[in-house]
Amino acid sequence: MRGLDVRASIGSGQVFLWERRGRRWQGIDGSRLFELREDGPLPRPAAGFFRAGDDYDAMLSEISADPVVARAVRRHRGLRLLRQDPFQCCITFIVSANSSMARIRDGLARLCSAFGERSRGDGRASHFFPPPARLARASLGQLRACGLGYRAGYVREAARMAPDLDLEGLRGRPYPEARERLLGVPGIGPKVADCIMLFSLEKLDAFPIDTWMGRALRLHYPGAFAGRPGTEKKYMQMRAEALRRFGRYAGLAQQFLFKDARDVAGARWPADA
DNA sequence: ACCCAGGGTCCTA
DNA sequence: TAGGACCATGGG
Repeated sequence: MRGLDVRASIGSGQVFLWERRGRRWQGIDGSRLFELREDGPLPRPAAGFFRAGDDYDAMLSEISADPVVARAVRRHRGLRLLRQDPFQCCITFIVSANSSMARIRDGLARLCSAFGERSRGDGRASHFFPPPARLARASLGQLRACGLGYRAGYVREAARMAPDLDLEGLRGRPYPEARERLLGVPGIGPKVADCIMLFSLEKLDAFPIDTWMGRALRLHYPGAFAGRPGTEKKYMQMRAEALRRFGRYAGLAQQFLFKDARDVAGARWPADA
């Protein structure tokens, strides 16, 4: 795929089970292992994951109508939105709540080591992501041993609800319905639901607002995005404003703004280590 | 010891 | 509907 920046895409807070050795990358998506070279051609199996079928130029052109987004797009051209395995994505962002990148990474890696099947990969990619049924029958003690803290109970309950929740089925449902279903799962609030929908359920109008995005929006758009997304009503008002400003691919714009805010703040991604 | 982290839940007014 | 305490835990 032309113009793909693997490093920027992997290191933009979407995925946490990737390992880099020099220019070689390995990553886990559900029960699949992706292996690719930073400068080589994209392996066929990874095409869907990197959204190779999108008309990316057209999408970037649309969100670049906003000058701030346009600048972020120029700085991170090859950053891609990724199409993740829904269950892994769901657990990932339940685990992410009120945590940090480093901890999310470690927790998920330990979750895979403890409950996932062995893969050919190394490090964080050494085990596949455990299926719902496996996590559903894990003990809270085992889950907490992975460093999940109070989120351990949410993870197990979400795994138990997975068959009825039918995440794959939600791919074909509209945003409001998918959102409502997700909010019925303990540990999933407005922000986590938006992450799951944007990163795995094909809802590019989902607009996750975490602390970084909140800060970035207040900085770049004083007035339009005043206040904090603390209450659900306020959160959805801010998302509505984002859709007005950035259009139907607001979630994609969010990813560029998020990446840019983190870089400006001097944050270090795992790939930089 | 204090604050923050890709927040959510639950209780109270 | 809006605040605010509380939730584990590692790192700065």
